[in-house]
Amino acid sequence: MTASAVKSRKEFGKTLAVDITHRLRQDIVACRLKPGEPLKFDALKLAFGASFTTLREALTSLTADGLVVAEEQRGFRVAPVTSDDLIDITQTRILIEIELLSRSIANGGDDWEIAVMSTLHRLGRIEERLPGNHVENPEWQIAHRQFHEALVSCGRSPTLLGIRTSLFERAERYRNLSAMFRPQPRDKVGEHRAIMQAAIARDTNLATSLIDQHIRSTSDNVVKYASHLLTES
Amino acid sequence: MTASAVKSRKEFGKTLAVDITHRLRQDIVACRLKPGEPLKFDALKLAFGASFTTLREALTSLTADGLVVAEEQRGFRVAPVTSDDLIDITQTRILIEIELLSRSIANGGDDWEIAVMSTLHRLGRIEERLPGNHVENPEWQIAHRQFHEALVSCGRSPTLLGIRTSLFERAERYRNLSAMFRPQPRDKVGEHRAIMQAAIARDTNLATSLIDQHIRSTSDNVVKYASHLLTES
DNA sequence: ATAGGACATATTTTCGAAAATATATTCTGC
DNA sequence: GCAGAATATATTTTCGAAAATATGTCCTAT
Repeated sequence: MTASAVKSRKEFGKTLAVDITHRLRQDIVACRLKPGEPLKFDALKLAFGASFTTLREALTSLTADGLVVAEEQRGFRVAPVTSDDLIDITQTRILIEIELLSRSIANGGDDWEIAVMSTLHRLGRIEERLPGNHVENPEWQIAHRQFHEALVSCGRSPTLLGIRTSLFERAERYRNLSAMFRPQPRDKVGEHRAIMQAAIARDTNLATSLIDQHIRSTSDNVVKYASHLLTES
Repeated sequence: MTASAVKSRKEFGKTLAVDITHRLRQDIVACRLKPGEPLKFDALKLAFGASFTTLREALTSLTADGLVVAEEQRGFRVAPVTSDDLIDITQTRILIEIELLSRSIANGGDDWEIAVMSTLHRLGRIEERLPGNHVENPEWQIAHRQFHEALVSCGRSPTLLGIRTSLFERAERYRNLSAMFRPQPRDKVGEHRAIMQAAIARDTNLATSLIDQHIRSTSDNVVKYASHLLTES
């Protein structure tokens, strides 16, 4: 196990359990903890410097997020990556993302337009600055996530937004998996710009259609470059 | 606090924590634990006969389900019931349920048709047998849940089905809330039958439209009879 | 009388040991 | 030599005490 070392405590949350939940989540999404890998308490204790109980609480949280699977009396493991799971996540994301984007286009005001444009601008600048494969770069990932968050930020449904966040992270794990084996990233700057323009123009049909394609092609790319890592058909 | 007393251990799961999660969930959905009520460890320990740690794990699970809210360093409480939350749940349920029902109609075979018909039949028999307000009856609730589960059972998406189950439970809590104040239940047997017939006839548009109305009117009924219990707006 | 601080109490959060369970190893009988 | 029981080891799960934090009460100064 090569998890993140013991950093400064309480980086993300007030309680240690919440903090460790976030750190474990990051390690899993970034594939520093490999899919299917058993999460044994002795090793976790060493890596995160917390007790059984606290780690157990964190793992329980992540189980609900679909990033960890629990086998009763047999411990926890990082959720495996499978073709079926990727397809499931992709189709569900498309459904949720289209709904939230439609609502945002209907509800969003000036602030929303500004947020969408500025997060895209930042993403573009980062891509200019970073040569080659920027997908695995943390700075790019944050900016990328923020752009997509801005797009749906006026969806006005805490429930849907929560589901979306969870699915986005599960999908990001697959993206990170394929990034390890992709020689050059496909040019997504054009895709993102087109989505932004359609959204700002309040063209719901076009914007949702572009998002659909965007999510779908991202998923296809994972299959293309990481299929040898996915179990099942 | 009037939670379920200490029953036979390990009724639902192999581990105590999973078992207590289920029992706590039932108590919350049935409103035996009231919305907004603080969930203090001393009281829970007494009611469920488990230690801090085990209870903590259960509460963390339920927080992910949206039935419990956690305020860091200030403990847990039963999720409050609000108009906004009910609206959010209702709209999200409609989206998810329509998607799953459409897929089931497309995918379902003979076994699916049989499951839909037989679960509806059982529901009808139970309604005949039980006089008056059967909504709060556990037997009716199980049969009702099983009918709706059968309808969407061929949706072929573990993720969507999981989300659906979680939303169904959150909505059931609101139904139980309004059932306390509803003098006579509206006749739902006709609605359920119409949904079944449209589904079996593979009339996706009609079936999804009926499900939409069904969920919407259930939600309206909650507002009608329990609005005085909902905070906000 | 009241705001602010110091103390006391209540409650949550974390820990490491003990119990329960699963996995690996050894031993026995055939 | 091998299957199956018996034992030993590894790991998870649960517990109650101890630490950390929040809440309530009392006292003092203005």
